[in-house]
Amino acid sequence: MTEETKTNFIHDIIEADLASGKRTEIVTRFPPEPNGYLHIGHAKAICLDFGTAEKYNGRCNLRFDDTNPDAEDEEYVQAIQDDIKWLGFDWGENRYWASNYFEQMHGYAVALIKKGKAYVCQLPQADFKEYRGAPTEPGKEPPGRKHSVEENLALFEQMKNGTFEDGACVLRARIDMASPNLHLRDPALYRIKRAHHHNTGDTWCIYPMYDFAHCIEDSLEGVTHSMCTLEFEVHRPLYDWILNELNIFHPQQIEFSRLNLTYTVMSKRKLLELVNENLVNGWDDPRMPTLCGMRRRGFTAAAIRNFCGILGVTKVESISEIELFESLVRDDLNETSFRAMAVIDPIKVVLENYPADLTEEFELPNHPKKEELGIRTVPFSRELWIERSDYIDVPPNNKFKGFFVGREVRLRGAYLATCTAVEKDSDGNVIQIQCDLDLDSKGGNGLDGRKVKGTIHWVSALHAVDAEIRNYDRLFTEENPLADKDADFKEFINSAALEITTAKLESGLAKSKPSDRFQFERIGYFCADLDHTEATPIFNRTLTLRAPRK
RNA sequence: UGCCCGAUAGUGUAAUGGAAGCACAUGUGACUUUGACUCACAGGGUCCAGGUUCGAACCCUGGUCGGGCAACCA
Repeated sequence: MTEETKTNFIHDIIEADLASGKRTEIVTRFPPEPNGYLHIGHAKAICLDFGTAEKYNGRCNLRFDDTNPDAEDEEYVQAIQDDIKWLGFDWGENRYWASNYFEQMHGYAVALIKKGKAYVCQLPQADFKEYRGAPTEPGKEPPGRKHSVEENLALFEQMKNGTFEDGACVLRARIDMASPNLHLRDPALYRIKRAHHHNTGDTWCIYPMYDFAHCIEDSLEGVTHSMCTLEFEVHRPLYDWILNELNIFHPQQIEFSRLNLTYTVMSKRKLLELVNENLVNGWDDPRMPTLCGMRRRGFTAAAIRNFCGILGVTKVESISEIELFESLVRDDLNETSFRAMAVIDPIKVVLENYPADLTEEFELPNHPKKEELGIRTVPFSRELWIERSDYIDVPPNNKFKGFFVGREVRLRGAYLATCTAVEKDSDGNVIQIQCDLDLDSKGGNGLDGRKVKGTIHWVSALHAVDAEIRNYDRLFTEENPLADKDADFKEFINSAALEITTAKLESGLAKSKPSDRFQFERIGYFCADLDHTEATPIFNRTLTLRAPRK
């Protein structure tokens, strides 16, 4: 499949910067906080950050933004790296940690203090709220603003040395308590937090805030274009202020809108709720929009990348339809998946004129249009399983492809068969049907070359393998589960998003390896689950085929 | 009653002062040893009101609607 490489407003900026000579090389970064799993929203940022670097022959750093030891944990680091690699991006040698810059950040904080641009504020958090004022009214100057440079230097040193309790004071930028932008009303730069850091251990008891840390990280790494989501737009003046005061390399922050998708939620907190309340089976539950969940579901990295490319990058807040993504997944899977036959709701067919002790082996193509993908061998015998829905007493219209008494149907890749009788139980349920095979029609249309309307799939009952099938569907019943502010989004969980059933599989399928993908013909795309084994086959339904039969 | 951002078919985007395109979705039809794939056709759009201009989706002014911002989170 072709990956979209269309331009966007950020690339326009980059090209202007290259043309004007403002930049000669392009450096970006993907800066996850290691406090959770990546989801498809992050994939948009990853594709933008790494994709932009690739497009302009630049570099994209993977940087773990580990400035808050309360939230972060090493356990997420590996998962994040795995997901990025799975998506198909490579940071090479360029893996960094915000915590590696703690020493330099501290030095920059001292430099700001010496310039009179930062001070230690001993106001309790609640009190500062009052000083900050409201959007419509200016704040007032905190007492700490009156400290001399020497006092601030001494106080900050004490903060660093652990003289104060957690929360006793913070280092603040001295900007403008009357600014219409609340983020410029003397924002906190450093807080005291006695927490064990996964990387720096107990070296520090003060940690930089995002606003102070992020721009410095970008600057130290020579990032030229620092892309982030829209909610940081109002932080940009602070980003620029810090860099200007420090007079160090000045990356450009550019904001774009997040990816939202219908029928799911994207917030880390809400996904965590689903996991904690056992509404899904962990972060890699195939119903989750996490990259590990989507991978387990059978979605492909190529489809995700293509999706992000086609969606484009803008500042418009939007919710994209999942249908577009599903369409791209089908495009990819249609091209790459081996075909197989599986019967999910079986009824038995007895071929009256076929020998009971005979097994034939048919060679069927793995892909109808790609000979190079080879063939597979499928056993055929007197008793078959077909879908219950492929028999009907009276056809509703002339589009029905299956059996009714007297109807001739093609058994995919095998013979033409005519239904001769049906057996039902006392409740009228079909138990099995009888058919006569046209033994001269093997693999074709019969000796007279007649056309047959329907082709259905089947599995030899003698050789069938039983498997567990996990049919996945959309996580929520509402396009936007968050739209109703008065309702808990969890009320809209789709109870049918996971339906476990069994199936009769073509025998070769048992030997699949976890994450092998197939198209079960006429049903959908499936992949072997992580827990799949030859002894206990488990397949996840990635998606149905388009326009499933009604 | 503050500041910032945004608004193009149902959805996501393109057009960067010169013919409003594309994709998905929807509908109809063709083809088919998968009701898939593929192919053809169709419907449907510039938030509103002014202004500048030979010409405005694009520039200006004023509205309307939507989103964000008052963590010692990121």
